[in-house]
Parts: sequence; structure tokens; C-alpha cells
Amino acid sequence: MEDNNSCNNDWEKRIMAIHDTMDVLSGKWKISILASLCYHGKRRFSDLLNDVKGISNKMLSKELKDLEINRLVKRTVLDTHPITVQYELTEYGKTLRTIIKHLLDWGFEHRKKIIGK
Amino acid sequence: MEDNNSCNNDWEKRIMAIHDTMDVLSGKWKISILASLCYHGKRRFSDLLNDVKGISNKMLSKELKDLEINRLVKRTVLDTHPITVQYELTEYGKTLRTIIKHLLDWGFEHRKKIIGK
DNA sequence: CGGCATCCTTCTGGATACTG
DNA sequence: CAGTATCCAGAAGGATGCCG
Repeated sequence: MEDNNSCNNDWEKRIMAIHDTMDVLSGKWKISILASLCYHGKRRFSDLLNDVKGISNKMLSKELKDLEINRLVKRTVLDTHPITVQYELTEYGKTLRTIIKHLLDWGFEHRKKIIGK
Repeated sequence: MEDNNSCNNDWEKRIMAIHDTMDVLSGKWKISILASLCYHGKRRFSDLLNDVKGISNKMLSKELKDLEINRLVKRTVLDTHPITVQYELTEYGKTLRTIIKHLLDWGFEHRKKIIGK
């Protein structure tokens, strides 16, 4: 047991890191929203409502708020008439692009494997 | 609208891919379980119960079953006394290692940013 | 040891209607 | 347009006990 301490500590840190990440990204829609902002750049509320198929305005609103709190997404109210609101990734949010890309790529391969089988 | 068709189709495929991935990986514990198997290799049920802090045996059982159905995890019953069961990543499951590593790395940086601030 | 069954509580999230 | 408010069903998930 003694000789495993460094190893166990290592795992402790890892599981904590995973947990931290999932705290921010968990939720049925967050990744999809981020993927849309990643792909489209600036995006309005109603655009996102279309991008992320199946999401309700309530959930979109809530998830965007979560993402904003975690500084992954920036919200800008435009002085148009009627009002429009623009969402985009923050610089910090953009650090998730690699992850999103990998999730995307894996999804492509997974679909090939499942459907193409 | 016409000139955007290829672009829209592209997005359709992307959002579908993301959705496919999240279908398999969503759930409060799946990533943590996979991370443990990724880090430790072969792992028994009770080991995982310790690795993934906070998980109940019921949820661990359920999540492992999901992962097994999706061919990400292999379950082996060992003929010991009393019985022990060993879980490990399948070859397919190992294709998720890159994603897990990135989630882990991001978690480290995120914690630095949040705590170290 | 590795689960499954049961009960019960909390959270998620959909539908609808309403507001500035 | 971009939300909020309310209501409600179902899923997630914890605690406990039982079983081979």
C-alpha cells in the first residue's frame, strides 16, 4: 500500500480532473450548443434553437446561462428592433474546440460502425 | 438559402455525430468509469466502486451494463471463490482514450483557472 | 463478491402560455 | 425575438436489503 501512494495520488488527481470537466460539460445539450458556436461562430438564440434539434427554449436558455456562468460563452444583446441576442465562444470556451472535434470525429466513426454494420 | 445547402448538410452531419457520441457517453459516471479502466487496465467491480468516488453499486452496475452493450467494455467472470468480475476496455473502447485524455487535461487546466484564481 | 429488487426523493426536461 | 413562469411526467439516482 505504501509503495502505491504516488500512484493513488495520481489517480485521485485524475478522477478529480474528470469530475471538474464533467461538472461543466454535463447536461444533455451543452456539447451540442458549444459545437454549434464552434462551427458557426456568432449565433442568435433562435439560430441555436434550430441548430440543436429537439431542444426547447427553456432548456436552451438554461444551458446557455450555465455556460455563461462558467465563462465558456459570451452573451451580447444587440440594439436591434426587436431585440436580438448573440452568443459566441469566449477565448476560454475555444479551448474546448479540440475536445469537441474529437467527440465529433468519434461520433462519425461510431455511426459507421453501428449503422454500416 | 440554396447556396447554403452543402453547409447545412455539413452541420446536420456534425450535430448527428455529436448526438451519437453523447448517446453513448452521457450519464453522470460513464466517463469516470472509462477513465479508471483506461488508467488501471483490468479492474474488478469493487475496485471501480472505490475508484469512482460517490457512485453507488446500483449505478455502477447500470453504467457498466450500458458500456458493455455499446461494446466499449468487456466483462469477464473469474472462477475464483468467491466470484470476482473483471472489467476492461475493449479495443473499441480504447478508441476513446484520446477523448478521455483531453477531458482530463482540460479538467486540470480548468481547476487551475478556477481554484488558482 | 457482484450484483438485483424495492422504495423513495430529486432532478431533468417537455408543453404551453405569457411578457417586454 | 428572447426569454420567463408554471405545471407536470418521467428519468436519475441514493439507501437499504436480499441472494447465489
